[in-house]
Amino acid sequence: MGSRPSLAQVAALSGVSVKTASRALSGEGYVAVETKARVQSAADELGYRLNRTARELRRGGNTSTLVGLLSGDLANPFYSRLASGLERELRMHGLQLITASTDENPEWEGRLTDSLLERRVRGLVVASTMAEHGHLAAERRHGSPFVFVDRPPVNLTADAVLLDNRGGAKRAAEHLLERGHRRIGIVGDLSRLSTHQDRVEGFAEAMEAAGIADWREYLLEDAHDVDKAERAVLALLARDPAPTAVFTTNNRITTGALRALRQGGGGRDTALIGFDELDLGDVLGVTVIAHDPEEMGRHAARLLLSRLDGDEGPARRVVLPTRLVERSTTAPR
Amino acid sequence: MGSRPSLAQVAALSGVSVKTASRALSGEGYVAVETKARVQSAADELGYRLNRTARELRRGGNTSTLVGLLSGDLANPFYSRLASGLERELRMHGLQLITASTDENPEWEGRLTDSLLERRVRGLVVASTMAEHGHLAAERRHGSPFVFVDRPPVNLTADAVLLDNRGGAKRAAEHLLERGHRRIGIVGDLSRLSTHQDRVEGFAEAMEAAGIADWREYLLEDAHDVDKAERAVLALLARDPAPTAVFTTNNRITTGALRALRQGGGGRDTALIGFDELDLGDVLGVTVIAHDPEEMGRHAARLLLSRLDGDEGPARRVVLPTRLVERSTTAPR
DNA sequence: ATGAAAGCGCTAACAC
DNA sequence: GTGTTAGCGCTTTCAT
Repeated sequence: MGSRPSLAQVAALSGVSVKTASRALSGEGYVAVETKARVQSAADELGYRLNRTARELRRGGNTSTLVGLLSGDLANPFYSRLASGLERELRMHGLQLITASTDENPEWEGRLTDSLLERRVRGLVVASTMAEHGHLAAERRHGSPFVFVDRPPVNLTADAVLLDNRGGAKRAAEHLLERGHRRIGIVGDLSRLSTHQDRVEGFAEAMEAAGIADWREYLLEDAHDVDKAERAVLALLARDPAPTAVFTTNNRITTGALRALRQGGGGRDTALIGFDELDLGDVLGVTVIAHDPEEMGRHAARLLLSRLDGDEGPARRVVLPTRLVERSTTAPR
Repeated sequence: MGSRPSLAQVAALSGVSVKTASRALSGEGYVAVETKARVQSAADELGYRLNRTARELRRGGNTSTLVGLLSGDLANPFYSRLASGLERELRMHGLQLITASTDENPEWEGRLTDSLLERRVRGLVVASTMAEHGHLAAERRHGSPFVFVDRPPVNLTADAVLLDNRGGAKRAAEHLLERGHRRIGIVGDLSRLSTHQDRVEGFAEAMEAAGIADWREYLLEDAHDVDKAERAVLALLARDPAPTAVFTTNNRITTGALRALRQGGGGRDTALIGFDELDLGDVLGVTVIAHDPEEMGRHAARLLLSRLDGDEGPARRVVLPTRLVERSTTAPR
């Protein structure tokens, strides 16, 4: 329970000055071998451990080896895989990840952002749920790089790693249209999210190109969790006429849809395509628009690292591709 | 890109002393309303932000509001859900989570532990992959509480939150035995992990109670990833005589087994039960031994918080229950 | 090869 | 209500 020994105590015990102890332990050189050994054993005896925050305060004053990640919720595999890819890449460069979940609450995101900046994180990766990011412009001038992931910054110029949401959703709709479907339901997440809007747009583009003007009749939004999604899909199936196919715009909604469809009834024949790969998508035979969340994390890390390395070039925007993985839920019957 | 303004600069700009500026901004009171406003606007103008590490250095000297989590890999839903539950609970008490993945590499775990302790985390939650933890005894004396999750500490007395691995695995075996199975395959993770060993033991207990002495014939271990698990299950199915049922001892292995069984052949008739719930377990109809990783995270947080609160009582060990969720992969045929 | 003094950004303690 | 001084644990600078 006692407080930790400081360098001064190690120095006292080994009979040298604080600076010599510092030199000995940080391997800075210019210390006699014998002195170094004495300091080392004093440190071991006391259980000394460097105070990295004190070192950082003295050194740069202003930065640590911490990188912050703000995202919705780690329990969502999309975010946790993103975090995993990010962390792996950062670690290779001596940086450590500090995570904070916003639960898609803009107010919390603001507070958590402040808190991470106060901790002097070296940079920030954020899957933002805020409508607007102008307030961060001042921060950028003080040298904290931001990398936006999944959703682009608004009113702010910053690096971003995004998905080809529009193209992926368009491909999904086209795939269903090619299979002969005309009444296609679409169930989406929170309508305020840009990812949602882009996916709906891509879907709309394909539908309208196919001459289907009333696709909105089968659009249901704001299904943010699995239960809501399940209910939304059930509601869609209960329509008359019912859609013959459903496009779900993210992994949780697809999960809800699978639960709804499993309940049999007319549902069994309904075709399904989902945005995001699923853990057991292949076993279940779910057709999806797949992409790689880990890769998004790695890209974000690389952008951040290049900024930390002094890259002052214009903001970059990486758009990662999606691909159609055709499985049995859209097989011809 | 410039460095951040310090309190001294804010003080200078508003024409007060550093301490007054400190008081004004930290809301400590005893500041004239007018002064406070002047300081505040100077801070805004400069884009001032508190340096929390400096504050912490001055305050307690030795601790921050950070809690470290060491676990295998966030991409594994077990760990990410654990992290999610932990973070939520910590956040309610003003603490923030800093995560580090060990990839089940003991050496890295050691380095990452050091690194987190140097950062003066307030406490450490660890799903350890090390064989032994005696080296941490000295740390405990310096007041950094450790909470072990999923796997117990060895040669160290510390709080732990564990699963009823033995009971869950025994229940799994019993369930298969009740269904009339006698040749039951069991595929496990890294054999050095205590969770693995406990699960095998529970399984063995049920098998031997049923008079099946040669169950080891169908034991395959060290299937640490999905691919290895898939191959292990295929190998099991190719035996003559083949097992009529398989018990997979964690979520990744179950995933691999599902892939193997899907490939048809004799596999289609093989019964399956897995340890850990799966995201789409209900849709797939996989019988599992389920438990709640988020709950494990919350428990760990509560244990840690009570230690931070001054609880000096003996080490506690929480064992969370598992439950059998019966679905179609073990349905009678 | 070693040490003394100063200071990173902040706050506790004690003035005034 | 406000300022001064000292110091958290460490490293930089400059001596010796």
